[in-house]
Amino acid sequence: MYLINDKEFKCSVTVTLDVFNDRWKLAIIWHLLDNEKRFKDLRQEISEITQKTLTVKLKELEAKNIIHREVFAQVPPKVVYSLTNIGKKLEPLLQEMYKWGIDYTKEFGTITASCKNIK
Amino acid sequence: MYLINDKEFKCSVTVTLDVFNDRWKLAIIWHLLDNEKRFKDLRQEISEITQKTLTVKLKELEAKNIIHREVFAQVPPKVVYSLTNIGKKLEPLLQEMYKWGIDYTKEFGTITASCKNIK
DNA sequence: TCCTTTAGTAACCTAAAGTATCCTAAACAT
DNA sequence: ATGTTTAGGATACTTTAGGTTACTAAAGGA
Repeated sequence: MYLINDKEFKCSVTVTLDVFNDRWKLAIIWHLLDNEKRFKDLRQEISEITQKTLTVKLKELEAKNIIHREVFAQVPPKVVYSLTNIGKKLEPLLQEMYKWGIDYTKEFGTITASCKNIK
Repeated sequence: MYLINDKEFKCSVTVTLDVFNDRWKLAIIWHLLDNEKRFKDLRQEISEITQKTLTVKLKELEAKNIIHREVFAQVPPKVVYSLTNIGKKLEPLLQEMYKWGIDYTKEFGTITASCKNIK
């Protein structure tokens, strides 16, 4: 049994699924893997996400200790997001997602150009 | 660029995220990894899911070629679900989810008993 | 003086996801 | 005769994720 602030899980897979139960969080992690990023950089790179959703998801990730938020006292504002230690440990998972996405597209779709590789 | 029936993706990670954009699909796969299962078995093992949601999610997974559905002509009905080849290739991904869930719980929660291991 | 930039917040709305409840067919056991 | 079992379908409802639009503060530049 797994307990995370009064929430019970039967299995550690369920823990992970519960943390990332939406369209955006893992995509954000993916973009933070190579470098820390400013808010506006994430907005540009994940262009389909709206500003509000991005702020909401970043807050959720921060609350779950997956990312770290650093505010610079300057104008216009500057806020930099980076992965925590546990956040960085998501890299193998995302690499598997990367690989499976390619396998799946090879079977049921078409690849015209590959996306960035993780180092 | 990745193309799957007229839907475009910038990155193969996005492809994977798009296939599994809900709470349930990967949990279902997880339970099908060790064995094919009947509908009622899945209902019992993933006890939090409702019957309707389970049927919907199984249909979606079948439509995406991740699982295979076999109907036996008998009464009461018997329907067995199993992973396709591409579905089986999700095992490493789920293993990473399994591992990360443990890491995360160790840091921010409590483990009282571990869930089943993948062979 | 006014515009631009950044990282948000607030109020409102919609579509989709999920829940709850009830119904069915047909074989079998009692 | 009746109840049980299985894999759903039908309908109606609630919840929540996410989108849309508009607003802000404060420094610096034209």
